[in-house]
Parts: sequence; structure tokens; C-alpha cells
Amino acid sequence: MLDIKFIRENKEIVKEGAKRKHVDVDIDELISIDQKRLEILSRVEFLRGEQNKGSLSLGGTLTEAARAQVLEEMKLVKDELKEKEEELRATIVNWQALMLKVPNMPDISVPDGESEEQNQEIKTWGEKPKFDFEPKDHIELMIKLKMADFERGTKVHGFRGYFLMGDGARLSMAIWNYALDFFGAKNFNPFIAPAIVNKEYFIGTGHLPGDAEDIFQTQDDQYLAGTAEVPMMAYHSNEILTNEELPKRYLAFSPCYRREAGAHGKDMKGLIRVHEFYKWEQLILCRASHEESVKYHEELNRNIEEFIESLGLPYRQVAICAGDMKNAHVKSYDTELWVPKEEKYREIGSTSYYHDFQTRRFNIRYRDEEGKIHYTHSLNATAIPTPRILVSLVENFQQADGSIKIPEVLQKYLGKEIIS
RNA sequence: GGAGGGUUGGCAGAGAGGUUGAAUGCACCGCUUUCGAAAAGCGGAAUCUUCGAAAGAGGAUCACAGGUUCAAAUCCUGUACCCUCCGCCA
Repeated sequence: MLDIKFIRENKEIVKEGAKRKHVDVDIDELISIDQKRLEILSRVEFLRGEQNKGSLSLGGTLTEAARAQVLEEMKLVKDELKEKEEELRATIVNWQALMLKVPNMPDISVPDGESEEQNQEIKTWGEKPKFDFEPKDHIELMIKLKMADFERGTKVHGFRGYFLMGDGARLSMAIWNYALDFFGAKNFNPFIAPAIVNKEYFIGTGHLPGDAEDIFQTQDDQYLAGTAEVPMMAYHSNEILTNEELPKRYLAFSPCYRREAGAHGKDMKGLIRVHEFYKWEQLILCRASHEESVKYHEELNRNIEEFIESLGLPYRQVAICAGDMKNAHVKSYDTELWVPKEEKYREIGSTSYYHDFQTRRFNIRYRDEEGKIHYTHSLNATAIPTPRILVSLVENFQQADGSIKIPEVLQKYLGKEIIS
């Protein structure tokens, strides 16, 4: 959510930002509804004032005649108030619906572009493996090594179902534990977060109303979070934090649920796209400063790079172009891992900042050193998702006999150097 | 799932239709006193929002949403959450 004052005073900037993000929202209409809202509001507040005055006088000592007259006047005030309040309520509903459509403004450093195609590669790292044999994909490798069972996965869960088992299960645990140690050493407070979350908080992160199709729902009007970003942002909702406790640095583990409603034809098999997975997520709440946001954005991004580098997996970094960026983002990077069999980089995580777009919706504020209250800034970034990471890991480190060499940093967590 | 009790400011806790944004205590911030501190005394302090250049003047907020009333923290209804007991259960 942007500040309505900012929208009023920077109409052209907001229009331009929405255009870059290809968001169709009528800013002129919003401003005229806002004007109407303020007009009705001012009338309603005047009438309430009249009502308060009248009530006050009735509380005192009045003659019968004076009393009757005030009551008569109050009736008129009350009737008009009822009418205007109803009008105000309807106007606010429209106003809010439009406000939720207004996207966050992309940073100037964000490349222009229509879609994924125009995302900019900004960095590559690592040597893509050269095999002197025909490499297998992760599905074949993992089935052979009894690390995963997709047939029974779909039998039990349905489309996109999987079981991890044996060294597949052990390897996942090893990655979780390694990630906890690795990111934990970077001064994050680890959390295990609930995935079942009240609906309202999905509006805060920007997942609703936009992505409703992609979210599983319970019969109690709760939704299943597709990322720990949702519960962790909700964690401090409606709170005023102190200046000293910022920045908040959280590393949250949670199961993640995604319906993948718009992706039926994509990645039909294997562990790239599943309904249920697990993720460590980095999240920061910091002071309301663009410089701090940018600094932490780069840091969070570098954290995931370092983690991937420690595993020795080839990756690239991509700056998301304005047209492909989510509504709530100011700027976003994707980290993509090399998948040898597909001969493609595939997304493993993304790192984004929001300024106060999310915290305004969550009402997360802090008191600065002068005692003034501001909305905090928020940032979040993937630390590591499983099982998607396994795809690159087993494919890049496969050997001619179908066994998998385990990166050195994981060996002590897994208890072996090779899966065969 | 059943029965009962609760939810008031940073915390504790009054208030049971009328000038209550809310007593009192603790904590907090000034000032006085002191070499300094403690103690004591005096004073100040919630949040959101509208109009305004400002000074200031309105409006809203006692879990949340409705309702009754000229007037609701206070009465009624619904929802959420907390506590106690019973039942069930990792």
C-alpha cells in the first residue's frame, strides 16, 4: 500500500510506475474517489460533532421545553448522519479496492521490460559441469538411488506428489541443518513459523487479492502460506517497535503450499514444481531509510550467493525487470541454479525489498530516536528451499555410475561423501 | 465437543448509560532540591485521522463487527482470543 498523500502529490510518478509494472489502475479515478471520501468524511465528522454537543447539553440540566427542542434537532442530525455514514462506507470500500491495486514504485535501477524475457542477467558464478557420459535428470537419478518415489507420491497426494526417502530424506535434513548453521552464523534469529495463517495477513504481503487462485484455503477462512514471509510479516503486525530493536533479522523455516493453479502444463514431473515444500526464509525489518533497505537487500542477496557457492553449484543472478516484478516489490533479484539436463538455469530463490509498502498494510511501526513514529521497511529473501535444491545438486554432482558426490560442507551433516 | 469466567492505556487495575481518552499505582520524560545521585514535591506524556502555513479546532479508538439510545468502556447480538473444569488427543 502506498501512502495516499504520496499518490495525491506525485500523481505522474505513480502513473509512470504503474505503467512500467504493467498494472492497469486508474489513478485519476482513485484521486477523485479520494476527494469524495474526504468531502463526506468532513461532513460526517461535523455531524458527529453536533451530535456530541447535543448529547452533552442533554446530560446537563435543561428545561422541559429546551430539552424537547434539542431532541428534535438531534433527530435531524441523526438522520443525515445515518445517510452520510452509509455513503462514506460505500466510498471507502471503493477507495480501498483501488488502493490495493496501486503497485509499489519500482526503483530507477530496475530494468524496463515486459516479461521474464527482459530480465537481466547480472552475474554468473561457477563452472558448468562437463560430463564424459550422458547425464541423467534428477528424476532418474533419485529413483535409481531410492531417494524419491514419485509413483506412490502421485498415488497418495495426486498430481505433483512425491515422497522423499532414504538418502533423499537424509539429504534434505542435512541441507536444513547446514542452512540453520550457515545463516544462523549471520546473526539471524531462527524461527519455525506456522503455515496456516489468517486470511487478512495475505493482503499484507500482497498475495491477496492478486494470487487467490494459487493459495490453498481451509474451511475456517485461513489460508496455507506459500512462504514463511506471510507469518513472519504478520508476527509484528499492529506493533510499534523500538528504535534499538531494529533491524529485526529473522530466519524462518516453514512448510510451503502452492496450488500452482496457472502452471498446469509446466514442469509436470520431478521436484522443480511441487505443491508442498519446505523453505528457510530470510526476513529483515529495518528503519525507514532507502539506504538501509538497499544495503540489506544486497546483503540478503549475497547471503544466498555465498550459501550456493559453499555448495559449489553454478548459478546466475538476474535483475527482475519492471514488467515481471510483483506488485509489492521495489526491486527484486532472482538466484538461479544450473540444471545440466535441462541446460537451463532454474530459479532457486529471490531477494526483494518493499520500503513501507507491506508494513503499511501490516501496520508495523517503530519509534525513532526522537520519538517519532514511522513505518518500518521490510525485506525478504529465500535462504534455501527443499526439495527444489536437490534437482541441481544431484544433477550437477552425478557421476558416470549414477552415484552423487556430496559437497564437502554437507558431508558432516549427511554422514557420507557419496550417495550410491 | 460440553459448562463457566474473562479481554480497559507500556504494565497492574478502577469504572457498571451522561462533561471518561478514561481514577489510582508502577514504569517513562521534564523541572525544583542536590556537588552528583536517591528520595520527595511539581508538571508532562496514548494512537490514528480531518481542516490549517502554524497556533489551534474537530472526529475516531476501552478485543473485533453489528445493534439499542439524544448519548455506550458501561446494555443487547455475533465473532476472535485467553483462563478454569469435563471429554478427546500427537
